[in-house]
Amino acid sequence: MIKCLINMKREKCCEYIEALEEERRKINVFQRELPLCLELVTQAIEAYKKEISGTTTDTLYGQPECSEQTTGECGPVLDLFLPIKQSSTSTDEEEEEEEVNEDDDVEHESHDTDIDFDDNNMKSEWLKSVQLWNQPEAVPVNKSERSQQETQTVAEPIKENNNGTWSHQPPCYETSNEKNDYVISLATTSGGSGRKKTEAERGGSGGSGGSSGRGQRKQRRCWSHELHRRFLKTLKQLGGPHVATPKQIRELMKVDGLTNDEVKSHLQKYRLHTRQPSQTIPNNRDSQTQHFVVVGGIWVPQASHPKANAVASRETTTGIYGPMVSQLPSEWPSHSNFGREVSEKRSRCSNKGIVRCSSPAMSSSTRTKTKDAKMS
DNA sequence: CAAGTAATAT
DNA sequence: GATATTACTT
Repeated sequence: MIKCLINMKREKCCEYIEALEEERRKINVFQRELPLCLELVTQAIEAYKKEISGTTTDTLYGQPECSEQTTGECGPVLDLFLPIKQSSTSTDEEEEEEEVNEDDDVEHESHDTDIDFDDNNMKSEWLKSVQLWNQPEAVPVNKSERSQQETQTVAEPIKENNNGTWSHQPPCYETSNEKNDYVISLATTSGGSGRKKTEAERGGSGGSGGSSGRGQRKQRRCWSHELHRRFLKTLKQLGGPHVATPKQIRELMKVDGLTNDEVKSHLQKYRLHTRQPSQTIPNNRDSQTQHFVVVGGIWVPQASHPKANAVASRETTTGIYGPMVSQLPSEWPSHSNFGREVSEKRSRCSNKGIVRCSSPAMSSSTRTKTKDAKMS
């Protein structure tokens, strides 16, 4: 009898171990973001192994989920880990993956980490910025928003050097983390009134000449992670970066203080990143002639890979948003500086080579401009 | 006025 | 060099 129980238990343990190892493999990809998580799982595995190996002391009860048991085994460990906001980050990422890409994650467990690594870096970059706006003043929150923002008790811990593309430090002053609230400040039903720009104008505009200049440049606005996510979401809703207009985006985002110009600028940048990620794949050398088609707002290389179809179909169901590089789960379609040295110049030409068919709800006029037509 | 794009500032 | 703002064009 007892033996039986023990056997069962061992079996269970084996299952757990396998599951945990599987998990660990997954986490391994994110080891930069979730080092503790990784550690935790590893410890759990070891604990189980130990248990199997002998000393089947107690804990015969096999719990379906390792919840109880884990706490039993590595109680202290968990306790150590819990207070850390890691949870928030993880949820964040999960959300991200769910929203933006669902099928990709299947691939990257056995990846050679190169891309993943980069990507991770990027993510950590994003995670660094917590607040949406860098406005010093406390902004009223509209808590009646959707679930998105309650999760983030995020904070500093990810310091990481910033070599990523999106590491901006300048204007985000006083990140008085801890207390500060990365508030999203949504216009409550956006009653028109709002829209205080909060120019802030570094008051005296002290030092360095300037002064007297009324042409003061606006305070630089950081697009924090959250804000960008919002942006993306909205973009998706509107049907992709190439069909959404700044105004629509701004209105749909409902972020107080966000101006059309800011959105426009961001959109511009985003579009730039979006197009031509051309990973410089060797076989791609005729890329100049490569044709792209717009499928519901997405740029898809006409190459007709099965993948392309998959992407397209997926996007159309979810809402469109398509950087056509399927491997990057990040918010941004690709790392920048890829097609630089070559395509920078060429991009304009190739731009015209691209076949833009069917821009959904768009007046053809918009696209017909091709500034060389103005030579009348 | 709004959208796109280019130039310019940080 | 990347990102944000402003200027200019359509």
